[in-house]
Amino acid sequence: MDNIDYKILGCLKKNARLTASSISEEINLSVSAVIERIRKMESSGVIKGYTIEVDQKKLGNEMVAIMEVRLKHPKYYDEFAQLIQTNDSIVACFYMTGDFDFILKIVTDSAAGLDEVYRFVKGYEGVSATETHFVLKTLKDEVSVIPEVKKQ
Amino acid sequence: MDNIDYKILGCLKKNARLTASSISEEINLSVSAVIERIRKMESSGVIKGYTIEVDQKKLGNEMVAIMEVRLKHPKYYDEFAQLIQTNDSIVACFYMTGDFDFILKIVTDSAAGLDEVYRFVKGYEGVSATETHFVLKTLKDEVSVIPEVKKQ
DNA sequence: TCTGAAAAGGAGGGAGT
DNA sequence: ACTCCCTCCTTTTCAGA
Repeated sequence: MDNIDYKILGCLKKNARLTASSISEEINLSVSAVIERIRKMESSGVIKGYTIEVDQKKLGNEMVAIMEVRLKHPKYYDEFAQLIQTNDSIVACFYMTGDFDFILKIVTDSAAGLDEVYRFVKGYEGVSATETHFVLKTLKDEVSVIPEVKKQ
Repeated sequence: MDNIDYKILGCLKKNARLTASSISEEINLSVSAVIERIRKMESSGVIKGYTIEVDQKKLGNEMVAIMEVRLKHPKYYDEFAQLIQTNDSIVACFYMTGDFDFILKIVTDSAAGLDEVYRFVKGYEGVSATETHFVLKTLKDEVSVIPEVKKQ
């Protein structure tokens, strides 16, 4: 991983469908070398995958909420972690220090949809408390952080 | 937007670099039609962009934290929203209901890096209180929610 | 809105430095 | 590890249904 790799990652972060040839122009490297470096970052796992960013509102998913969750006991952790994976409306989940144990990001199409997720989480026996916040506005929501390219 | 569009979005969510020809095989549609539908979703803004998912640990960004922020007064909102955009370590920021006004996700390479962001946020005059939580594990972190394809 | 064909352009492998 | 070249595959455009 050198500066050239970071430049490539920076290009792909902006647009993952960029052709290798346009990246090669931007960073002054041959097309084959660009492809070779991308393949290496893919196989080493630095690049985990490529995905789309969609406009959730245009897909009808306008309701976003943050839910904090506390478990009764750490023994429920593994089961809760698995449970989370089975609900598509729960798009993010972090296990963290503090009063609560988890923070969840929930995206649904309506208050009814949110209620469903709310019952889904509160219905699990290991949950002792939750606190839900409505997201009024998403100011930033980036996927990846690419280290800054150092000047040579 | 019909079921075919959702299927295409589903394919691209899994791998945004899929070729139109492989999508066309998967959903039984001609290559041209697939490309046409993708172009329409791009220009209508349903697809906002394509990006990579990277392994933050392999890039040295191992420290993830959640910071809750309260402002002294709503008048600081706009300025705070702008401030957030200027810091690359702040990767997400939601304005929400509840005791705090904002929740931030911070990704850095070290405790020192986190401290820098902490000072950056607390140093802003409009901030009245913060609470920081260390993320011990990321259980889920998806970018997009694609509505389920209904059976015909 | 779809298909299918033809033209243009990119991907990826191999030889050489 | 990079470059150049060559072949194959993909994209893109256009005519027609």
